[in-house]
Amino acid sequence: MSIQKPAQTASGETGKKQHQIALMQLREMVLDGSLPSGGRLFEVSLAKRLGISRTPIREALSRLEGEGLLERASSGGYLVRTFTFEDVHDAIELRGVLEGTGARLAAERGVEPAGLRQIKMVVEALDRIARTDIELIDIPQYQELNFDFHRILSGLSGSVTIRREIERAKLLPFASPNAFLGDQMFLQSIAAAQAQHRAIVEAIELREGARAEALTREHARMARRNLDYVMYQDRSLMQKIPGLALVSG
Amino acid sequence: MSIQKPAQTASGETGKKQHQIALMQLREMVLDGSLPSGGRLFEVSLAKRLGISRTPIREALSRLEGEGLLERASSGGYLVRTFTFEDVHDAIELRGVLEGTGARLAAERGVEPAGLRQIKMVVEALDRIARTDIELIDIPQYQELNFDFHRILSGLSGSVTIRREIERAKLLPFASPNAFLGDQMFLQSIAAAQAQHRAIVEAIELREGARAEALTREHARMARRNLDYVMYQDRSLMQKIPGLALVSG
DNA sequence: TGACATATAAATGTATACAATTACACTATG
DNA sequence: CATAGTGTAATTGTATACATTTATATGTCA
Repeated sequence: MSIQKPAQTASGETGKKQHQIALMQLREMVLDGSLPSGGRLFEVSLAKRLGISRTPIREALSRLEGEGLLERASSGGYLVRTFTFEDVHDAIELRGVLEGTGARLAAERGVEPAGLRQIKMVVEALDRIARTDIELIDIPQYQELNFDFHRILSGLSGSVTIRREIERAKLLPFASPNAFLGDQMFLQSIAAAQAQHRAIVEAIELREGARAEALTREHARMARRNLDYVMYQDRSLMQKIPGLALVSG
Repeated sequence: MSIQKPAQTASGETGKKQHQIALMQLREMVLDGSLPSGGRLFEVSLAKRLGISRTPIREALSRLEGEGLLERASSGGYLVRTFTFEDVHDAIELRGVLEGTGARLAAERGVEPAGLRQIKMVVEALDRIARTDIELIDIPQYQELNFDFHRILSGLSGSVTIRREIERAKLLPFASPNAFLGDQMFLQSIAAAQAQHRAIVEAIELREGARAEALTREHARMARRNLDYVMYQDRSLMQKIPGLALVSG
């Protein structure tokens, strides 16, 4: 009945540790553009704004630098990182390369039957969605399944080192597999993406490493095409894509 | 004449900021094994040992986690990470993949003449060393030039994103291009390595992306072969290789 | 007026006190 | 005797005061 142990934040966060709350809130503030891209972050004002002391703020800032969202200023302190158009391209390419390496290693080294079964189940669930009428597609469900596919895929490599780096590369939200799924516009590409999902799993099962790697890289480049569309054809979509507020070009 | 502004450490560090001193010293302590691999790090004892307060210690620990040398314990605090034999393989493979991607992008996108000139000068300097008698080779000089080659190579990609990740991958000391150069044993492989250096630069100059990538990957795998030699043939060398104290197998 | 110097303010970096959590030993109890 | 409970010590997490550095504004001199 009484108030529970951990401190309550102004906005009523449920998390336990202050630095975790700070991490989440600051990340959100950076991504939605409420902290100006390229601008400096002042610890005292952030601390006041979030109602916690500077210490956990500093820890959160250090983490966010690790995630690639912030950079250290030469004179100390942190800046919100700005990404050029090319930076986003490269982040997507990087993710493709790493996921591709994971897929290749999975094929070369072989995967446990359990893992293969698991990812096949996700592919089949995605198939069911891809077969339905475009108007009827449950986008959040597709997003979740797509997320699952890539999460499981990164684990199939059997290497915690590779897995760590893949997950790191996905932290940049606009490089994530789900980045451009938010809008109706991209529903058309679901069928193509799904064909790639199927082929990747097949290549891994058949121990075709080079094919698995190439397919996975190409799969990531769908995000790049979608980015180009947004930037050149319909910039009004920019606000809908998470983290694209940080992109300058 | 009087003592300068920044605090003096017990060991007389020249650095300015306490957390930088802590970072260097802790990294060294982890790598040379004076902090037990897999063991927990206690902030208070570290602070006492280095003669500084817990705050910069905590910052340094956070950085070292980012470098991959430490991991967070589930109950809070940090552990010295232990690496299996396979982890080291994978870290080397990862570096090869990333460096290979950088080389491919350099080839595909083209590099500025200045950069090409720069790396060619290093290759020629390496050539001069590779031509000398094995007994007369100046190992530290070779190490430095090899380091330069890989540093410049990572910059040729023209992508700060890719460059960042390559440099990150090289932070794990046993994954670094210079890891296994310390011992006489590996002087024999200098000629082969040098042929690869030459070929990589040629491929980039000729805009042969796939070749540049494949060559660079294979180049990294020399480190893997050297690792296997150390582990299977001559484990007495383990202490000489930086960071190999962290490897359990 | 321009450039430099200096004072002042504001920000980060550091130390330390305090709070909350976690580990651990000891006891009581079935 | 095993096990759960409880109290205590040790450790991490947080807040805050203080030190140092960096940025900004102001004034003086050529």
